[in-house]
Amino acid sequence: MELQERHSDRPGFRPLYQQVRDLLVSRISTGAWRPAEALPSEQALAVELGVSQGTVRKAIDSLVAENLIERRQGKGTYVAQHTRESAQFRFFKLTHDGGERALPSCRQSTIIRRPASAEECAKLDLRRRSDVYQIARTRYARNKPVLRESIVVPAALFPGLDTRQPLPNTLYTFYQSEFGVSVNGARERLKAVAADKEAARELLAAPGAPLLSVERVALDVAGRPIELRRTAFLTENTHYGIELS
Amino acid sequence: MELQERHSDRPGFRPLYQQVRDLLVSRISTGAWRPAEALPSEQALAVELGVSQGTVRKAIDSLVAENLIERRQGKGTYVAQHTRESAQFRFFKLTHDGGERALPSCRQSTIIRRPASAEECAKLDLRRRSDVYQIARTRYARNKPVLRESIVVPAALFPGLDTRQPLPNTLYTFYQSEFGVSVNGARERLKAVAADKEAARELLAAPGAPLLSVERVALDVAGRPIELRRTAFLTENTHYGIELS
DNA sequence: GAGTGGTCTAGACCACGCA
DNA sequence: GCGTGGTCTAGACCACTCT
Repeated sequence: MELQERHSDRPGFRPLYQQVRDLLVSRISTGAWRPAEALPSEQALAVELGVSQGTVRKAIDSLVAENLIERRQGKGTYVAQHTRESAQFRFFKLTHDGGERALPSCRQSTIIRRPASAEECAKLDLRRRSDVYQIARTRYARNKPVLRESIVVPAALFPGLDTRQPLPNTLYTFYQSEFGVSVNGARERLKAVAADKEAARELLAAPGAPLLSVERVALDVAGRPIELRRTAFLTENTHYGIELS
Repeated sequence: MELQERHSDRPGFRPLYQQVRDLLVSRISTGAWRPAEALPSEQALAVELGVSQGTVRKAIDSLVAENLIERRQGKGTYVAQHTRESAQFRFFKLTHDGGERALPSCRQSTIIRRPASAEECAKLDLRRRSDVYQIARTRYARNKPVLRESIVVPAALFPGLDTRQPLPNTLYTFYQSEFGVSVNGARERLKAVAADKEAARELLAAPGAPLLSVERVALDVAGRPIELRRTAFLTENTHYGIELS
């Protein structure tokens, strides 16, 4: 290990526990430790890296706070996986007005491969003329259509995605288990828009009906953009529920 | 101090640092330490409470993570105040599509005192027939109306609020400095709705135009509901920007 | 019982702000 | 130079899980 000594006046100096944190992130994001896998024990890491257990512990604390890893007392420390119940709604905020969480299902979807637009290249950090896959689908809850979405991902990260139909409902667990891509954050822009003809047809609504439009850029463990998703929600009996803190 | 000893099998046992955390929260929420005031040093608190400095530190860490207090290296630890730049946009997520944060100003507002509705009593944890103040106002950015909002607060918490006109733009700093009420979290429900007649008139939009409707319950330091706010946004040139993590 | 994470302590030294 | 928070260490003991 080449952890940087204290006392260094070099401008790029970071505290030891942050250096350890960065090292753990890189081991996770490069796949050296895979989701659901156990990390070495705190003591083992401390010995390997030549720091105290307390320093390793502080690094792990910060990664737990970022939902990147999980601790299980008495067992060990594990790379977080998205397949668990608790993570299902982390990036899906639609709720029935009664309070029950909604997880709409998908009846069919289309997927095509095409070159990325200039906007997509910018938002996904792609080189010009890279290919993307685009998925379009309508999803239903309680037997009624509730949202229409368009999903764009870089083809390079998801080889053969178009041969995997039917795609599962919850794509992020699928991204992780099948392609090693872990979504760990998102930026969203919400607007109210009027339904265009296609959306109105798919959602069985009047043209011009108000729809909640959400444009999401999903980020991976290292903060890189992974997916661009535009969703239009019918919010007659549902809402988008968030907490600010 | 009556911190609970370790080894206790009592079901309500909490780790020492959490007990210290709870104690600090209660001192803040009861006003024993007021916003912008310095807490005693970590060492002084450790001596007072009969625990080690590390334990006090861990308690303070968690409160810093909750935005309840701030550390300033070399100076001390301070109760967070909302008047600072950085906190201005914590609960105000409207952004111009170009990326610049929007902070619409208010030209006039109305305020009335009336008994709370049943729904308001439920959402604000009030006794039946408690009084509330209701504020209604339209706010403008770049000389155009962008939102219409209705704000309901318990009269008991804000004595004489109706004599304080004109109310400032950013109410939360006003709540804190004038009434000792600190907003420290919020639950929001977002929907797309069609503009009704009043909203259309106030926002210079067509009746039926799509509006982003946000219903917010604002919470204080101890998690108690403080304010009920319904806002309708025109999102033609702006959006509601959030980060999920 | 062995091994893991969780809590708590005591103490050293560094970096910063201020008088 | 002093007092504050920030980093780092070393070690003790507790609580949990599995064998």
